[in-house]
Amino acid sequence: MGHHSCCNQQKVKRGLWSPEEDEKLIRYITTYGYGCWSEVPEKAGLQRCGKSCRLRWINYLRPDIRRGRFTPEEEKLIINLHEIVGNRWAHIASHLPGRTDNEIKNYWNSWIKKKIHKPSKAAQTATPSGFDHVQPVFSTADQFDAILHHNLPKPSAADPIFPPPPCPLFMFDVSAGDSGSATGSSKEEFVQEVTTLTSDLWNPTHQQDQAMPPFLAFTACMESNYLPPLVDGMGGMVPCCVADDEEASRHPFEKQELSEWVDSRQYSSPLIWDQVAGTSLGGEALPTAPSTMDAMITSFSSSLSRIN
DNA sequence: AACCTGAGCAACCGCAATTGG
DNA sequence: GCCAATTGCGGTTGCTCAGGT
Repeated sequence: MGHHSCCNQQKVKRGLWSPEEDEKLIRYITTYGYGCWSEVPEKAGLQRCGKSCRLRWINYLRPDIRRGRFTPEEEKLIINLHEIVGNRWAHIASHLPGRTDNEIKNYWNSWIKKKIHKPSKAAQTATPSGFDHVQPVFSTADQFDAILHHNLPKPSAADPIFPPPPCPLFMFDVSAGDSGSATGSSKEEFVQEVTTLTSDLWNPTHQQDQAMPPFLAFTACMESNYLPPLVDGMGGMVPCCVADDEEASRHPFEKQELSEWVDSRQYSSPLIWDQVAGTSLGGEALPTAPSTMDAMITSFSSSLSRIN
């Protein structure tokens, strides 16, 4: 009868969860935690399989879940992350605190359906709330402002020294090319590296659900025309800052302290890279590959041409 | 009022990865 | 190192409900 290996017991209930079942699960998890999901149904008095309990808790009952419509910032982040990592919903969800992979997947699928059903109309009548017009490569400083909640001066061609971001916590060097790198690095891989790196550095506890802010800022800086210096010289720094003060307060260091720390090292790229990499990877510096740099510079150069 | 249709979403399924004995 | 159990993930299903006919 049972369709699944974990659900072969007799009397396993399926389908929608009742409020009573939810209450039982919540009471059990909040009291005892969830060490082994396969033990949860019996101990919690539920006629469900452990897998179903886990899914219900993760996707619906856990207290830090965030419900309701996706904000424009979240929608945009999903679109951009999907461009980078594809259908890796759990990975995407790790950048949206409180959102589940299932929710994001559902959103994406319904969004895609719309897009498929009305391709021409969407292209012709794109609105600020519709994302058919959003390109994976970011374009405007307004988008940056919206994400970071800061008013930023736009860099100008007359001022080749670009102003620092409002909260320059980290600057990642992408110019210290390791030409000996054998790995076939791509832009995607690089972004993933940076994402992991910032997440680990940001969250000493390695809590995935808090991984978003640095990455948000990383992408936002790219889209805002905050170009890395020395872009024409085959290199530069990718600014990476926090989304807001609340996120900054989570960091073990004081914000001011960090700003000074970064300011003092802003252009000593190899040091920063090694230092940051060393902090999170046990002293083993991440390599940067020329192919990665090419992809990044192409992106930066197109941004540069927009403001010139 | 009855039926149809599609959007939204919760839950399930199967497989892969991980863990533990 | 092997194997079974468990967990995690992405694809898919199917239910509910609102809006249209």
